[in-house]
Amino acid sequence: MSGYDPKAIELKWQARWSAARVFEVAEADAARSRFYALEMLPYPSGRIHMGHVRNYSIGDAVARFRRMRGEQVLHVIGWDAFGLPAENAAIQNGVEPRAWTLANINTMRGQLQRLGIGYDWNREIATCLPDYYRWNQWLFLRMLERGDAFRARRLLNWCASCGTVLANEQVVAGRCWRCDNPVTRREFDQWFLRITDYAEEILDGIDRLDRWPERVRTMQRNWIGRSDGATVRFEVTGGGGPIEIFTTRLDTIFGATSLALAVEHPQLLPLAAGTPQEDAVRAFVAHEGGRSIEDRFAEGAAKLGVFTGRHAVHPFTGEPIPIWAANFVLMDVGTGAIMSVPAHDERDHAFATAYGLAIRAVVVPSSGGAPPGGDPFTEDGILRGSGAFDGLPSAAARERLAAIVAERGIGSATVTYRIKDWGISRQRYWGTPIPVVHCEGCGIVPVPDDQLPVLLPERAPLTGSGGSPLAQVPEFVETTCPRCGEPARRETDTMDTFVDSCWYYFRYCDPRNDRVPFERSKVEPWFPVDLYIGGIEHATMHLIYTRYWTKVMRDLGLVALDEPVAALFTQGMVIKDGAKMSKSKGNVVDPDHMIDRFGADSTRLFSLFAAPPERDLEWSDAGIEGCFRFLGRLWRAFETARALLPAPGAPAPSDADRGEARALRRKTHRTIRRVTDDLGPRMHLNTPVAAVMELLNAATPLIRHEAGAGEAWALREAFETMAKILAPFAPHVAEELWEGLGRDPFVATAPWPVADAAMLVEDEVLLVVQINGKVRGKLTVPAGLSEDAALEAARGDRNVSSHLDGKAVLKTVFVPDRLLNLVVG
RNA sequence: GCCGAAGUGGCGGAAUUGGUAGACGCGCUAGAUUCAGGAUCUAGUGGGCGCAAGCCCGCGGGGGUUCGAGUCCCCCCUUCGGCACCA
Repeated sequence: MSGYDPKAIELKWQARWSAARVFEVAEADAARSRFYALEMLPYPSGRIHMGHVRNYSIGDAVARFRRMRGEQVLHVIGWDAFGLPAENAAIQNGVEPRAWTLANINTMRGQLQRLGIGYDWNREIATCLPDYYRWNQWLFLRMLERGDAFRARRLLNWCASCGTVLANEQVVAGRCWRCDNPVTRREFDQWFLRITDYAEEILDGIDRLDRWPERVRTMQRNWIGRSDGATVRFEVTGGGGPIEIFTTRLDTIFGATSLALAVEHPQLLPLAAGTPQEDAVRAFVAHEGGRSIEDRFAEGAAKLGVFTGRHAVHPFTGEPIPIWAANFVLMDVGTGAIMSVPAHDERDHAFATAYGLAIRAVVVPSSGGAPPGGDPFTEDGILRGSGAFDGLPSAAARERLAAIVAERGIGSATVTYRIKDWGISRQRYWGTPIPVVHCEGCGIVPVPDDQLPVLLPERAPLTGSGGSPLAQVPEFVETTCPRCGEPARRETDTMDTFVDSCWYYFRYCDPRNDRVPFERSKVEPWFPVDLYIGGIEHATMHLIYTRYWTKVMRDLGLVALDEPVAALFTQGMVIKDGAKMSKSKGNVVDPDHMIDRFGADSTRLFSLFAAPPERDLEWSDAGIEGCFRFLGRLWRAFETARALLPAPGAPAPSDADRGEARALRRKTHRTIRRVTDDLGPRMHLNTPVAAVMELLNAATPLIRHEAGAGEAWALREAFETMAKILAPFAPHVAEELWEGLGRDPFVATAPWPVADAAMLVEDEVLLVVQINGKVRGKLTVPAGLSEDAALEAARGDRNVSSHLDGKAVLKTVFVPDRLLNLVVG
């Protein structure tokens, strides 16, 4: 060993780990405790960024720790390799998506290997390979058989810029999640997955995900958006009804003075037909329907409407009430139609005021106060003006009314969800072909299993517009019907890439299976995932889809588990100068540059040390230098100490238990305990790094020529401990130290150190003396001192006694070996 | 509006159960070494007062519980995030 040269040692140990297959797992070992450490698989965009470094450093630290604790650890990486950027690259640079993607994977794999992340590379997968996506197709066909997958014409989100439809999850504030362009609504024939069938189970399951962040659980609850209410059907005078509305305030139904339908409501135009209002309604629909979602539903957007020329019959009063079309009624909420109760809803109130509709108050505050004039009263209260229901509190009235409505056969108590069925059709090339055939005679025919995979053609014309590129590839489109043998057309849409990531980590357990997606027996030893690490941005999309997918696979008999992930960890972002790193802001730090300058160990160490892993991390060049300096300090200290150290495994000399040697040994064992706790469920990865620094600081003064045999022994123990507890964080330096200590490779598989209980017991402790809760003295006393003796020692302290002078001690609080508080009058 | 997370030195952040607030690192100051720069080593570093011993103030603000509160309870403020014309 000479000066600390990260480049040399990192390459050396990476090669040795690989040759010795340190991170490979052949089969799950039933005799051992197992740990599945999983990081969200990356999209192969080109190069890894600091967010990846942080993600994988966290995962590798935990995986390496678990491995050293004797557990069998599954730690794998793969590539979320389908997606739009590959097509954009093709359009812009003329590179084939496949070639572009595979080249990126090669680059990024090399970068991960340079970082020394301990993956089992034999299990690596890429979702764009037929080996993988054929099982997307196979699973889709099983879902089709069960009715989980279905085709329907629905109003969907359309991104003109990406030239494709988007799932609701992919629309953020009315804009495309990827390109930020305004999204519009259009009707399409699409493939859907019936996630709403599982909405209740997905929602209930959140309660049991007690090792998931509260933040994510809340986001998922909000996303699913359960709403308890009732549907009621209103008859229409002169026919054309009934119109079904949804409300959560059935108690206010006597205050309903009109109905309002969404612009897209299928009954709207038929109702208006033939009335004097028909033209006005048509114009309104045309105008509102053409506006973008962002525009139409912006905060403070005007509530516009038009009378349809028709009336509904109020089911309780029998009075006719006008039916309107209104732009603030959303087609995909409830039934797309509401009863308008201006006295008890702010939106209805604004609408009624604008158009001169009747306002009838039917709920008064239960406090007995007068109903407030002017503003609508939107809280629960006591019914009045509601016939037989007067005097009932709102909650009771809702129950009663729901029962009566059900009895009369005009409605029922109903639960609706904000979450919608997952539209998975994409008009893109670079994705999994949906394995069905459209036949003139037979309709939609699934591709038989033995004809899978439906291969993506080598190339397709990519222009970025004009619908599905696959439709332009005759040799793909033209086929024969698997059922009748007549000429037929293949489905030309591909699957949303979120399908790919729903089950990839099941495939890691059985990555080369060519018979089924995975063997149940290979998956079950590893599931549920012990720790899943990734960004918060996947809280609603990926993490809801994969929970859903798991439940479907369970119901298909593929697995026997309800939830795939036991513990979720959401890491913070890596930011620079207060903003997320991005090319446009020019604040990107390239991991490769950091590895060149400081080495992989310093880069990893800093990404763990600089902030708790769940919080945002502000990148700091000075900070990573500090980590590099620490490793240099450790290196030099060890080089100096080496000559002093006893042989590996030498028995402790008697004076290893005295004086400074004993103090260092105590520090060593306290450090072991602390780091072991932190790396466990606490997931504190920044404090163990600090603990190793402290241990080095404590050991350094003992490194001197006149060190005695006991001190030298304690030094060996300290350095062996540092090598081991640093192994999850800075694995290359740790191996080099371990080798320098004369130990057999590898520290990566060496047993994790165990704190010696005897070494954790202090014989001298610092006793804090307080007077009236304020610290007035700190005494070093023998451990286990009695209260009386502590009191006596405290009185002997000059400062303490000066504060006690002439005052009576009213009360004494004594915490053995810690604190003595004297309350004086 | 509803829901959630978080507020600690100049900075990133420590503080297992209520018991020494500020570990560790960065930065800064002084010194050593060096031709110089850099690197390294040593010491110091929350604010105020004091020659010193020491005292006072300090974890977003205000109350409370307690011998004792960063930690528990109540109210408020700020920041960030999710949902939101959701019927």
